[in-house]
Amino acid sequence: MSRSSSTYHHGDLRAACLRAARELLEEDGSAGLSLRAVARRAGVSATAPYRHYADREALVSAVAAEGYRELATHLTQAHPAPSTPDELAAVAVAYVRFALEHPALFRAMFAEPCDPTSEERVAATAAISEYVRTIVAATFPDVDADALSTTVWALVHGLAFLHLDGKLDSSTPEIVAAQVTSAVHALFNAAPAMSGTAAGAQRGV
Amino acid sequence: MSRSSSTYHHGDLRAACLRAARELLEEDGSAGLSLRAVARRAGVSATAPYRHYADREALVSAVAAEGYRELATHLTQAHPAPSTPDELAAVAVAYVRFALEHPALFRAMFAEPCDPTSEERVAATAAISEYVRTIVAATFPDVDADALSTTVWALVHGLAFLHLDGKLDSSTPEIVAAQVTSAVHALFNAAPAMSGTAAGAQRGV
DNA sequence: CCTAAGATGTATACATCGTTCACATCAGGG
DNA sequence: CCCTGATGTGAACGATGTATACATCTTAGG
Repeated sequence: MSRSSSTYHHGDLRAACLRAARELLEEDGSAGLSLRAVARRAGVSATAPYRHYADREALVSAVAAEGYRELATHLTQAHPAPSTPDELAAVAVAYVRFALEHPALFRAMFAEPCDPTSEERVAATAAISEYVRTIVAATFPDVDADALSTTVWALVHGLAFLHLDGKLDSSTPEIVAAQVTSAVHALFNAAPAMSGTAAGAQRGV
Repeated sequence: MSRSSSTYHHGDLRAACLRAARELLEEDGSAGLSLRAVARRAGVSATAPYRHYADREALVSAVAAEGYRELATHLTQAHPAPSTPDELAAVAVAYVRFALEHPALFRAMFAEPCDPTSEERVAATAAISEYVRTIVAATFPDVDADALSTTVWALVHGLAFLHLDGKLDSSTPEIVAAQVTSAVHALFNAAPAMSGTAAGAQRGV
């Protein structure tokens, strides 16, 4: 891997494509993420990316998987190991904030049915799902963790999308945080009643 | 509008395009919805649709608006005027069922930031939003209707997306219904506590 | 050290797509 | 009756995803 004089070989085209795709997504939205644009930005011919990604969807899946991982670290940064309703609410706020800070990425992560052939992608989403379940179980040990974590995730996920679609007031981060906190706490008020409900319908991913 | 012998003029291309677009969406997903395919299916030249829709996005917006209206009637069919938590839960189940029965349409409705230039589209979404607010207010008269309706909508919307993404068990309608019902009731258990909360952060659309 | 094979990038080509523009055809009101 | 506006046609342009054949580099094994 010596950085030889030749510019024929890129060095790490795979990573360069991922970065370029990510940038294009944030700059021009999903429509701007074309394989050719990625190749141009990486300074490479139009077909070069095919050596590293089977097709456009594979690249998008890779970007989405990266997004999941970033979301996970973003959440743990909000609080490493939440164990109280307030700490859990802080994580929820971080989730919605991530969506608002990376709207195109967040949409790419959920725009299409998760391609099951991208094991990188399913692994990343499973990690998120498991993480949510774990911290909910830590906060409400006496409750059906599967049921509550699904409900919490759905609530927060729905809030994120409604904010993205402009259905709610997202003018300042404080307003968003207050809104998410209030909604999540409303659910938590009912959480103790959820122990052993008939909500066995949920299933972890 | 006499059905003259000539086939030159279609008669109602606008509606035909809408129908063709809708069919293509359900058959081949969002990727299959191309203007040219719509024109082909309507039996018309590739550029004819431009007489009725400014561009592809305008057509998609029209399809989305139709989807909102169908969703609204689907909800009212579940229950015309819900006023108890159980009736409200039935409407929630109908919401998620609609998403699962028309996945591509549902995604088209929420895939992109709602184009504010399509007044048909914003009107249709505002109608849904208002409807949710109204039935929540009818069921919980003593509660901050804006706050609770936003929270309920977010929960149900999130459940719909998690089901669409295969994150939850959607194997049978009964399982889905049980899951949605349980989640919604959990929230309702806390609803009485929401009167006059600090959740003035919400705003109707 | 040399060489052959695999990995990586290039060039070319094709079908499709969105969109524009000039033109053809039809319908209805002066 | 014909002229004007609405509607549909056709050819054309640039961009895109992708397949194929070819070029170049890296590196493992003799």
